[in-house]
Amino acid sequence: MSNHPLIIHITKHVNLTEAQIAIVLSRFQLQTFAKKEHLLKEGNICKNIFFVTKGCLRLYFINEKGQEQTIQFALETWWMTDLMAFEKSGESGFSIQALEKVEVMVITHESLEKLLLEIPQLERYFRKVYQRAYSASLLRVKYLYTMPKEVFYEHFTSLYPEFVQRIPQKVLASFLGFSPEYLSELRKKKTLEKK
Amino acid sequence: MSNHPLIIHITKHVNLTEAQIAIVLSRFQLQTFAKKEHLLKEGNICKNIFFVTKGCLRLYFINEKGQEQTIQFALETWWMTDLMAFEKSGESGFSIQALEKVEVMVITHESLEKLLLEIPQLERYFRKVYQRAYSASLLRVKYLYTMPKEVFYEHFTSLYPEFVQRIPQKVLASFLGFSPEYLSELRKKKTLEKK
DNA sequence: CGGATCGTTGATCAACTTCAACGGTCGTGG
DNA sequence: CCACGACCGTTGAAGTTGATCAACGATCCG
Repeated sequence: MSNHPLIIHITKHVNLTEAQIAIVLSRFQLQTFAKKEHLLKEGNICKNIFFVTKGCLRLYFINEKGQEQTIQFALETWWMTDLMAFEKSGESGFSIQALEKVEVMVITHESLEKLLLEIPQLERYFRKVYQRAYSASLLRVKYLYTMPKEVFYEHFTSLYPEFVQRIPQKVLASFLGFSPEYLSELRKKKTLEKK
Repeated sequence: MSNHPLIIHITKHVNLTEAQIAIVLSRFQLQTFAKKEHLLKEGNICKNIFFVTKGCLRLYFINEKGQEQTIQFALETWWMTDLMAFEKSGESGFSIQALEKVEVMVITHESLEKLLLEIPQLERYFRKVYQRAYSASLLRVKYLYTMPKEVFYEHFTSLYPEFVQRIPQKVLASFLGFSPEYLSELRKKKTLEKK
């Protein structure tokens, strides 16, 4: 039995033999990145997918106004890549950056394809991973449509209070979809209300 | 060889034997719905997933102001369900309605689970389906964040000009995330520009 | 210690919503 | 097949929300 975070996560969804566990672990590579370091830069070929074992990542792009727009975070046990570019091994439309010192398990698209053929149970595992990610993404779209930004802010901070502490406000503002100035105003409003 | 749309779609991604094709087809049920008819109503248990073979569907919910908010369409060869509720066989947060006369292939969650165990290649097929859906959804989130609504409107109408003709304006407006009145204004503006 | 970046504040402005009223059209029952 | 009612799309006025810009103080990092 392995107690590696990746294996723990996989075997929550499918069973693997000891031999298969060994194969899986042998195909991934452990990498660490310092705070603010890039795992992928916009315009580069996206060869890798990352499984976060420590720290956190952000996925962002530069919008037409030249500002960084964060659209995704990844904490421990989350997968992260520019999925569209990864699948085609094409140019990425996003950058991936470490928000803190991170530890990730990395595998290339090519290796992963081989691994999926060798261990077909992994298809089931990834089917479940993507299915959850997709349904979460739809829920998020629902929120983006209907929640006034103020409510979206409250919602997010009450769901992930510790996480909100860890990241720069401007990154949070851009993820929530509004300007840093407006976030500032909301924070002020909230602290006044509490008194 | 079957030339059923569902089988054609599956065998684009994975190979199936004749026997397996027969099994797959036997587990799905063909259903038709009239325009405006509901395939699922908000609050009901979501037992089914639908594969559209003719016509089109919308996924929507009622927001806090009591208005219908459409967040997803499904055309031919698209899958449709309230994925989160489907996976848990729980109460749906969405309704699914036919925008035109539709033909769908239906399967229950229970049947699909059995089928996946019998024909493991289908795990690979659904892995790919969800992976694409997820990456498309992320791209959509990107658009929602950055595109001014006017640009989003142009983008959508140029991508799906025929489709825009087929659906009521208020449904389109809600999908694009703005009021029918504003859509009206945009349309007027565009037709003036063309002259 | 020094420079650059970050968060805050206030003023102005644009995008989009809401509301109310009107004409057109769609589909339903007679 | 027609007539009526309901709903849909359009228009304009008034009101909100949140962006932008500029300026300042704080803080982080080298």
